[in-house]
Amino acid sequence: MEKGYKTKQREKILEHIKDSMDKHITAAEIVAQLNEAGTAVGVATVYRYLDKLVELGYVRKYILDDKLGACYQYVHNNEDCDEHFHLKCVECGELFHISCDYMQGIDTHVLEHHGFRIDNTKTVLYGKCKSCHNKLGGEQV
Amino acid sequence: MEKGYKTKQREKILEHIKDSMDKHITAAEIVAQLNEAGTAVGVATVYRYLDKLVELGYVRKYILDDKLGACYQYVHNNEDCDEHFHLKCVECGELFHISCDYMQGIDTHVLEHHGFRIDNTKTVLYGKCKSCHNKLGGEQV
DNA sequence: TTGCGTGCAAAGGTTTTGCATGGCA
DNA sequence: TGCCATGCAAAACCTTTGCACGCAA
Repeated sequence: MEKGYKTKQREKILEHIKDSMDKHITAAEIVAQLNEAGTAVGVATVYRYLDKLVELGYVRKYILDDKLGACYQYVHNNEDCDEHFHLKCVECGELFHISCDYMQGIDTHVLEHHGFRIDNTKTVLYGKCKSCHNKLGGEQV
Repeated sequence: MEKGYKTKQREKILEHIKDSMDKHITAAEIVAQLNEAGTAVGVATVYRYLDKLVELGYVRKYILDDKLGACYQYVHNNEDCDEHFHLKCVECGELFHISCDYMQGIDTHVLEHHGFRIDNTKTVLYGKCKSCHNKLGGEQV
């Protein structure tokens, strides 16, 4: 897939996502914040461009909460993210990159035993990180 | 939380979910299938009862796909908790359920070594299934 | 009888789509 | 110039909610 034209809107959107690299944001937030900044961009444009960015691998899309919609987060550099797994805390939103022998073996196992080739750049394991789990009293799975 | 009244609608809904125990189904599917079976049940009723069943622990709710809505699956018995992983092919979109000892160990490994508690109802591993991979000539992720 | 459950339709929210216009290359 | 991108509004979707009525206990 090609990158397409470079427009003022896309520039602003990408810039904003990059600025929010440390956290994830929703499409609505992008629209609202660009609006406040004086650079109004249509909702449709944001969604269409986000889709493209996800396809191109520049942005990752998360479904954290049922209602609330999807969240998006910029991916610094997709080269080395190919080799490890990503854990996303559904509470605080923090993204952990984990890489160890055991996890390395998952790709191999799934490929050999289930005939499925995992794409680590698109895959995210959801759950609760240690601090959020402790914070919540640790009731539950 | 108490179980509430026993009604004909609830009986039908629960029966249907149990019958579909081997897979998960959406609220819309339940409505449609009960409708076809001649037992029309309102959408609101299905959603309200599903919520209750989830709270009571009889049913598990999955948020696997962005669009398509939530999926529900009956839980036989909280013990042998069929915590399984989901693989979704990015090409054909097919969803595979895998459940084997190796994969079972992932939750444990990640919890013990990385302090992260994976939520299988939200987690989906993305990649390419065997047939799609072959079809595309296997040029890699 | 009491109050929970149901159905319907309306409302809620996010995301997509159609179409005419605008802008990149 | 030709095609892609944008904006707007309407539409599509799933899910929730309000309200009056029905039914379980």
